[in-house]
Amino acid sequence: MSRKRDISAEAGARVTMHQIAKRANVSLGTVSHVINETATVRKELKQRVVDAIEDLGYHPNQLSRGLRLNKTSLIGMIIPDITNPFFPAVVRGVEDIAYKNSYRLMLCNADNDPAKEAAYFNDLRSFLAAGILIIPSLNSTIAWKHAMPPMVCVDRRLKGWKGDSVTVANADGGYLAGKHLTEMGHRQIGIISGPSNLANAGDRLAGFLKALGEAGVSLSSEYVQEAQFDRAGGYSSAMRLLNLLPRPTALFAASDLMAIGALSAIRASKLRCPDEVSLISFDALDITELTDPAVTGIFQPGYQLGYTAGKLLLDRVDGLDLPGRDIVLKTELKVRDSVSRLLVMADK
Amino acid sequence: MSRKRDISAEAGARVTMHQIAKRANVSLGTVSHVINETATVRKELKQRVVDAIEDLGYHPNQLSRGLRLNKTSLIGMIIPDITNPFFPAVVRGVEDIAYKNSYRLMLCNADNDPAKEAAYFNDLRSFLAAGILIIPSLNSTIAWKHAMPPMVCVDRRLKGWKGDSVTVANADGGYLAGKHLTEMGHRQIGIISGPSNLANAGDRLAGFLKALGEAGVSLSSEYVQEAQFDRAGGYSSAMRLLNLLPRPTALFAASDLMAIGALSAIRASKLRCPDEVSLISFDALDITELTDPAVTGIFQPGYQLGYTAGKLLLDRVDGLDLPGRDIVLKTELKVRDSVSRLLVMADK
DNA sequence: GTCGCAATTTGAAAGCTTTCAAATTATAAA
DNA sequence: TTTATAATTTGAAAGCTTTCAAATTGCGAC
Repeated sequence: MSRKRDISAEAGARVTMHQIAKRANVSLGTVSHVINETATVRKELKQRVVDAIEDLGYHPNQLSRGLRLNKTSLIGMIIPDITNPFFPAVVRGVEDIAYKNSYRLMLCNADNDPAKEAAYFNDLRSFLAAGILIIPSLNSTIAWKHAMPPMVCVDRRLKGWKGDSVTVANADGGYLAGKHLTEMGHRQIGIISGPSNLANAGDRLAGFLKALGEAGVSLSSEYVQEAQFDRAGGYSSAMRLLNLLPRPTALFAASDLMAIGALSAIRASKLRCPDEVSLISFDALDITELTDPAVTGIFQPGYQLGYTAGKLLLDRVDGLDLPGRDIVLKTELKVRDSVSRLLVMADK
Repeated sequence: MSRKRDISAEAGARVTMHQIAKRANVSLGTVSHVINETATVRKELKQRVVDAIEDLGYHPNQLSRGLRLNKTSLIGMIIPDITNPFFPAVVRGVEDIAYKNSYRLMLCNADNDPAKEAAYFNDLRSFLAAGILIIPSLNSTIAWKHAMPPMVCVDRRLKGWKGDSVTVANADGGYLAGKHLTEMGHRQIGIISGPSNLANAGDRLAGFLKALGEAGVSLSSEYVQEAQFDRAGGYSSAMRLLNLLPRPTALFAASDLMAIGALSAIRASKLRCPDEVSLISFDALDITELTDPAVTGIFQPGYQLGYTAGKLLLDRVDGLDLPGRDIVLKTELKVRDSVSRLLVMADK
């Protein structure tokens, strides 16, 4: 006896539990128990309920549910800008782990604007998000409050943040980059660093300088340019560096977007990369594999970052009560074509 | 008399309208009227309410609100994969227009899986999303139902879709690409087309072929390879095409990702682009500007696409009742470096 | 000072779930 | 057949808002 979809499924308003209860001839409570498996219900009744749900095409109203439970199955994610090619992979990682656990993602593009970020943060709380994942914007003003859903910092740590965070081994990565450059014989090096008020920018720089130090290379301050993590920042900083005397034989860009800008600057200066100027970068996204030349850089596991952060967050959502955990993911040197070996002169 | 934030703002549970009402010594209704401006309330009372809200740090519970109003300020957006570099710009466009109008974005990554897509679709309805924006997945099974929040199709039209949609002039774009190639003297051309069950892939191909036809060029079927819109698809198709005799002097890839794959294939075949094989693509994302060589292609306005779709959707959310609108955004040829001019032989 | 009308203000109901104490039914023992 | 106990089932309350009819207040006119 094939059961065909009931007409009422097509009709106007949404189906509610009441209708299920009536059709299955049971009480509201029973329907709820069947749906949530919060009590054993007699096989026969259960079947009636299941059938009714199927027939009427019932989907629970998540708002009522959230209202009653005082939280939803929404995970909020605040990021600076989805248009930055590093972030989609992170988002994807979050989305995957969230979906697997029946959580849904509310994506918030803070646009590097602290006000917008704060607005989103409040919205997320207004929607009773189960948890929040945040890649803090540049001058984030989000402050830790007591009454808050669980939150995990991703990629960058919020100022004074005591909770969970997942970041990337920025200092190690910077070190790897510095080491590679010095091992390839470079001594005159220009650095395009990220905004100094961003922890990861500072870490990358520190690691890089440490490697230089170990190789006995020291840099005067004009060889370190600070800029935004974007293409324009990379371009203008590279321009300044390339005009210095002596001209650096290699550039370190603290992000791929910057490296791309730097590459344009090198071209615009009629220099060849890597023959005349080498370039090493941070991120090692797919896009820098396609440039001319492919840019050697430090790989950051974006997807992993998101996935791991999602896991930590879900732990908290499930009630885990532990001191804050900091997970630091390893970075890795990806040698491509933008760093040339420098012949060591018999100088000094 | 500076008013300092009340301690209770920090305390445990969320602040509710009741507390505001009590503190301002007015009724619930009045608070609501102040917040929503649904009635004029005496200046003094209003001030008391505003102060209470400020003092207690009240933010309306969006769930109760949505429950009562039978819809939320959530816009759902279903996309195949945020990791596809064409989509972030679209999402960003949507996000911008949504935010401006106080709507928030729920991002759903269908992963090109019709089942996941359908699940998300239902979730969105369960959350009483005000509207849905969908870039349909490959074999989408979403069917038009009567009782549904407003929905707008983006980039691709859903099978049998009668509502609003915003797409790109795919056929025109294909035509532009074909015309450019023939004008540059190419006659022996290989095509890497998208999945034939996707309307935009079909349109691009048709437009392209039309241009060839006008130039008196005809292609035997093995010169048209169908593949997924991704890198791997581009690579393998290009490989097959490059092994054909006579070898095509130019390739048309129906997406940038494919073009990147094709570029790898050209390199792997020890051929030079554009000297031996020209390449033209569809999308003209930033990334294909950085490849070696920069890929000439047809530009699609991704951000515009999202922004426009968002606008159409909000019209509907606001109750606009009109037959479905199809907005088609113009495409544009971006000449870069991957197409060479072929000297016309005095053949035939 | 009183009346009538307009302008405010109020409080209860509704929206859809989940939960919990209470009520009902089934089962086993006597 | 009773009775006691365990297993199900029930219905009302609560969660927080908006809305609407009803109640109250304010004000000008008489």
